[in-house]
Amino acid sequence: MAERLYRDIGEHIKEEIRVQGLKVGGKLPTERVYAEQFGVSRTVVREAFIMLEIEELIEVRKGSGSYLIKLPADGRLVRSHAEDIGPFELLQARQVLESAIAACAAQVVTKHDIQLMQETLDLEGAELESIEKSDAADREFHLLIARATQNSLLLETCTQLWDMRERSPMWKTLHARIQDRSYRGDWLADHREVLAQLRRRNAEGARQAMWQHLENVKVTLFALSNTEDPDFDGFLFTSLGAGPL
Amino acid sequence: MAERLYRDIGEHIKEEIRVQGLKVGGKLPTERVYAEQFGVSRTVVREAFIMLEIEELIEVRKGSGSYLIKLPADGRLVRSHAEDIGPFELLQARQVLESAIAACAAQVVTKHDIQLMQETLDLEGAELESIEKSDAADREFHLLIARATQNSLLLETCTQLWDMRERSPMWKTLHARIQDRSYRGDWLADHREVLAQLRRRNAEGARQAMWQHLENVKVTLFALSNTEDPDFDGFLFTSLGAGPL
DNA sequence: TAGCTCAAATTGGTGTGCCAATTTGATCGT
DNA sequence: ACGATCAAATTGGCACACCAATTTGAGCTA
Repeated sequence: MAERLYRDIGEHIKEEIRVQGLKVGGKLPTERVYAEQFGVSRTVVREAFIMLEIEELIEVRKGSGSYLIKLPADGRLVRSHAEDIGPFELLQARQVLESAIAACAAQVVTKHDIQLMQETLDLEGAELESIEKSDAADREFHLLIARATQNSLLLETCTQLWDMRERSPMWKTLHARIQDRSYRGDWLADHREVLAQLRRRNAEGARQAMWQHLENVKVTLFALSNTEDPDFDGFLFTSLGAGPL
Repeated sequence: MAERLYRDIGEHIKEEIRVQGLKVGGKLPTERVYAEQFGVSRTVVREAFIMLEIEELIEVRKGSGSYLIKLPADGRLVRSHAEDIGPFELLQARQVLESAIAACAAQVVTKHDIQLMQETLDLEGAELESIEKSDAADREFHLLIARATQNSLLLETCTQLWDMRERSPMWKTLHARIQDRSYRGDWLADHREVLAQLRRRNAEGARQAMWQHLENVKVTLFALSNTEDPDFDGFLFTSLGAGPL
C-alpha cells in the first residue's frame, strides 16, 4: 500500500529518533536528509513532520530546523484530543468529577440557582415523552450545578464532558435504546434528590446523591449492553475501577 | 502570520464544517476547491487535510474525496477562557477535581503506580533547588495520580488543568515569587501525605490530603498577593466559594 | 583582537505540474 | 431494456522548483 505514505515515513522517523537516542530539545535531521535517506520527495517528509508536529512531538522552526519536544511513545499515549472513549469510561469520569462539583456547589449555591434548577426539573418532568426536550433539560440541570460553583473552569470541564457525548457515534445507539424505556423517570427522581440536598446546602449529601445518580445510569447502561445484541460489548469496558464515595 | 499557514487553513476548514452543518460521513469539498476559496495552493490545503486526518476528524480517500468522521470540537472554548482565568479560580477547580480524582485513584492504584509516585517524589525532594526540575516532578506526581485511575478522561482533565497554568502569563510572575521561598518543602510534605493515603488505599484520606495540599497552595498564593506589590490583586478574586470537604 | 556587517549557505514554506486511483456515465452487446 | 465495459473526468499522491526566513562565517573596522 503506497497510500498514506507520509504515515509510514512518520513512523520511521519516530523509530529513528528512538534508536539514535536523540535528546529532547535536540535538532532533527533536515527534511532533505530524510527525503534522501528514505528515497522519497521532501514533500512527503514535510507531511510526516506535520504529523509529528500535530502529535506535539517536534517543533518546526523556519530557516532553522526541527526540534524534539518529547520522545515518541513506543506504544500508545498520544491523545491530545480524547477520542474513542467508551460510554462507561465517560460515565465514570462524570461520576468522579460531577459528584465533587455538586459538593462544591452545595456550599455556594444561591436561591436563584436553586430556582433555575427547580424550573429545569419541572420542565424535564413535563417533557418526559420528548427525548429531545428531556435530554436537553437533563444536560441543563447538570450544567446549572456546575455553574452554581461560580467557577468557570468547573463549568467548562462539565460542558466538555457533556459535549463528548454527542461526539461519540456510539451514544446515538445507546440513546435510541434508552428512548424505548422509562429510565428517564428514575433519573428525574435522582435529579430531585440532588436538588433537595443542594437546597439544604448539604455538600456530602449532594456528592452522594450525584454519585448514586450516575451509578444508576451506569447500571442501566450495563443492563442494556447485556440484554441486547452484543455489537458494542468490547466498547464498554475500557476501565471500571472506583467504587462509591 | 505567514508561518504555520496550514494550521490557519485547517482551523478555517473546521469552522467551515461547523458553520455549513456538514453531517458525519458527508463529503468535504475537494482540496482544489478549498485552495481557490482561501487563495492558497493545494499543497497547503493538503497539509491542512493531513492535520485534520491526524486529529481523526476526516478520512481521505485517494481518487474519491475526503469524508467527515466526526464534528470538530470548538477548540476556542478552553483557549479563549484560559487567558481570563485567575490562579485562584484555577486552584479552586484543581482542589475540587483533583481531590475527587485522588479518592478515585486510591481505590484502584497499583503497586507499580505507587512505586512511580515514590520515585517522582524522591526526585522532587532531590531537586528542590531547581525550580524546573521540582516543578516538573510536581506536575508529574499529580498526573500520575490521575493516570492511576486508569480513566483516560480523568487524566485528560487533569492534564488540561496543568496545561492551563503555563498558558497564563500571570503564573510566570507567581512562579518567580515562589522561587525565592521555600514553600516547596511544605508542598513536598503534602505530596508525601497524599502518597501515604494512596498506599493505604484510603479514598477519604487521599481526598482530604489532596484537598489540604491545594488549600495550602491557595494560602501561600494569598499571602504572596498581600505582602507584595498589588499589581495583580484584581486578578485573584474571580471567585472563591467552596470550603473544605 | 573584539565586534560588527553583510552576503552566502542552510532550511523550511509554497506554488505548479504531472501521476495514479477511483468514480462516473456513455456506449455497445445481448 | 438491461447490464457489462471502458474511456474520460474527478480527485488525491507525489515530485520538483523556486521563495523567504534564519543562520553562519568570512572579512572589514575600530
